Amino acid sequence: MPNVTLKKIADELGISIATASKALKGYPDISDATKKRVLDLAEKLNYRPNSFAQSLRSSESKIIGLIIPEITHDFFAKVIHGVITCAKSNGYAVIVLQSGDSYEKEKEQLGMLLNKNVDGVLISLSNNTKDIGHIKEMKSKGIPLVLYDRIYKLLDCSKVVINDKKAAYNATTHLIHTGCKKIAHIGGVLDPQTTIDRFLGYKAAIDDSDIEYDKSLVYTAKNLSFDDGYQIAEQMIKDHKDLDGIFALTDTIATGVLMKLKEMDVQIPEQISLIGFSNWFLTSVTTPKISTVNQPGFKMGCKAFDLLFKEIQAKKHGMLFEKEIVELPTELILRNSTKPL
Amino acid sequence: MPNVTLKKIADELGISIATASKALKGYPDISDATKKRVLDLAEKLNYRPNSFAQSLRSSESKIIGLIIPEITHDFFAKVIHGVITCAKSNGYAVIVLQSGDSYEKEKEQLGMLLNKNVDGVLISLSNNTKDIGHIKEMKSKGIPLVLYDRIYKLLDCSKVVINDKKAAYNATTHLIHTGCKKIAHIGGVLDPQTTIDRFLGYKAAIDDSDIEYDKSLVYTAKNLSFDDGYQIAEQMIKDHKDLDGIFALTDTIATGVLMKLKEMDVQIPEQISLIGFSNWFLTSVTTPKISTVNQPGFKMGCKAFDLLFKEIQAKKHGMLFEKEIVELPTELILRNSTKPL
DNA sequence: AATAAAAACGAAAACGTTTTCGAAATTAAG
DNA sequence: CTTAATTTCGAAAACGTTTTCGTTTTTATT
Repeated sequence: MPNVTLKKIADELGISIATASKALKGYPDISDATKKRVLDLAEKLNYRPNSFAQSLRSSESKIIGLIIPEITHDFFAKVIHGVITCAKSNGYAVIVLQSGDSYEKEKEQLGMLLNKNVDGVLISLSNNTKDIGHIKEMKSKGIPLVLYDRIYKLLDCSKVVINDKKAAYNATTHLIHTGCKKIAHIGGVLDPQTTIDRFLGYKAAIDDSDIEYDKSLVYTAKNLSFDDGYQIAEQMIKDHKDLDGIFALTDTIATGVLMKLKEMDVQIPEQISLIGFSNWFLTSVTTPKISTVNQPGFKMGCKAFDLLFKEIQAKKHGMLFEKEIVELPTELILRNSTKPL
Repeated sequence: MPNVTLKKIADELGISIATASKALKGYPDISDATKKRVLDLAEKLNYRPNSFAQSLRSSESKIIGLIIPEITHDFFAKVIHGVITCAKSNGYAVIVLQSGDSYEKEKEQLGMLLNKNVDGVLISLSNNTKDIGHIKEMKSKGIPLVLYDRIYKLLDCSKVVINDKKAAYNATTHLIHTGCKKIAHIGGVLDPQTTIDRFLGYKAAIDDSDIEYDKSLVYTAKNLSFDDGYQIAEQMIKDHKDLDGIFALTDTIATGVLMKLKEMDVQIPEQISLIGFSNWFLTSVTTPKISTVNQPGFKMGCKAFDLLFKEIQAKKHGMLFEKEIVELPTELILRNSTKPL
């Protein structure tokens, strides 16, 4: 069954393709009578403009690309949700791609988006992305691009972030205020800015207190996973008998820590206080419930799209675009893995 | 900066556009010498064929649509992951859309996919979809479409499912075998097939045992949410003092139940056994860990894409396509919210 | 050297839309 | 009734690719 095209409508009505097209678009040089005829027939035949032809002509796809490190992460799922929601209400569809925290894949995905001629790209860098040549290449091709969450500070483009350092500072400070003296941090391999900043926040909080910074209290979770937390927890207890606080880089790690600690009959928060990061839903159903830092994923997705949309519009109309860096507020969520103030 | 096109390559090399195109595609009627020249220049200029033009010509977008009820659900996130992974390795991109369990949105999203001329659609029905006219419309337009998880049995298309009834039967039976005599079920409004089947499995298990089926033990969670479970749990205890087993429709509901029960100092599993459904990660970090039914989301996504891909290929080559209904195995995961056998 | 066969290339149409610019038809003005 | 102004329409090009089919060039055959 051949699709219904402008030609078909025009033929049926005995008018030209041009007239049909203009009627549908509400051009002023078409009489109301013919406009109605075209509109009615189009409706009746359920005419849908061929997007390929439209895109070819306008070089606009009305599609954006979204690159996510890991879809199955609560936080990123919220981001996707936010992006898709805002994109839809602006007439954009979203191609979702996953880097799986691999630099090669990230690069490959970006290439695919280029091939699909997306109008713009939203990307959160993989944890293993050290070289950003591929990002720069996109920019050099003039494709609007905004970074969210896992950003690269030196890259000149719009960004949506949280203040990781401040959030980490506040979390650690809360640990200190509730009486913790020996606070460990489980971080990651130092690469994406978030990891660095959260560590920096932790360290700043320690430095600002009368506790002495102890390098041996900083552990590294290679995969930022539950298992990492689970294993490191045991190691920490071995290393530091008097450990009384832990600030984990992510909620998954924190959850792993919690599980192991419970198995070892360590009392939380009496003996050791624990704070995670992101406010995954799961932290609210463990026993005890885990205190954490809320990271507004949905909002971040929305805002990221917003910025991208503005840039796309600006480009389209040949206006210059002011890069923006938006910082979304976080919130320390106090539950039962920390002592009351 | 104008994009590099075939014309540019052809001009630069003093050949025709046709030759350039054929050289890139490896046509046999182009000499190896010119092929090399073209290939080299294309490489050098980083030529990328304009996908709009390609699609217009081939009426293929190499994009499929994926409609998900809720992205932030662990299970569906896994499905997305599966679909995207398989799609990518076959050269397809995936536009992800969310119905938010609303019929209107679902219909709207389908329309958007139609507008974007996707090559096929993967869809899990919203919980509130009673009328499937919009789905049939897609099919009537000849767009390959496969249903996964939340299917509609009477619709004639490929499907990927689990055996909800059997899985529910096994779960409930396990409850019975471990000594439960009064087993409640928290279901949903009876619409998507999964909800019906899981209830049917529950009932069949009861009927096959020497326990008498008691209608008042079947509760309805309107939103299939944590809060639903949390609230219904209290009601259940009030209604049935001697309740000793619960089979919940989803893990979120089960988690809500668990939380409330713990608050009420009900011993799990000693006093009440609990089984959820889906095997969300969070069920493995509660205390006690929740027994559940594993639902292979990633596999389901892969398989769904596979089926869709086959259908797309068949359509493309004018071959007839045999609809398939694939049933993926589930697995009862016994943890600590149920008693040992 | 003439012809046949094979190899290498190009012209052109097609995909469906949008938009410019000119032509035709209608109405208004004198 | 003529001319001017206005309204309404259509021809055609353009977007970039693919592919058919014909043309030219080269190589092989006698």
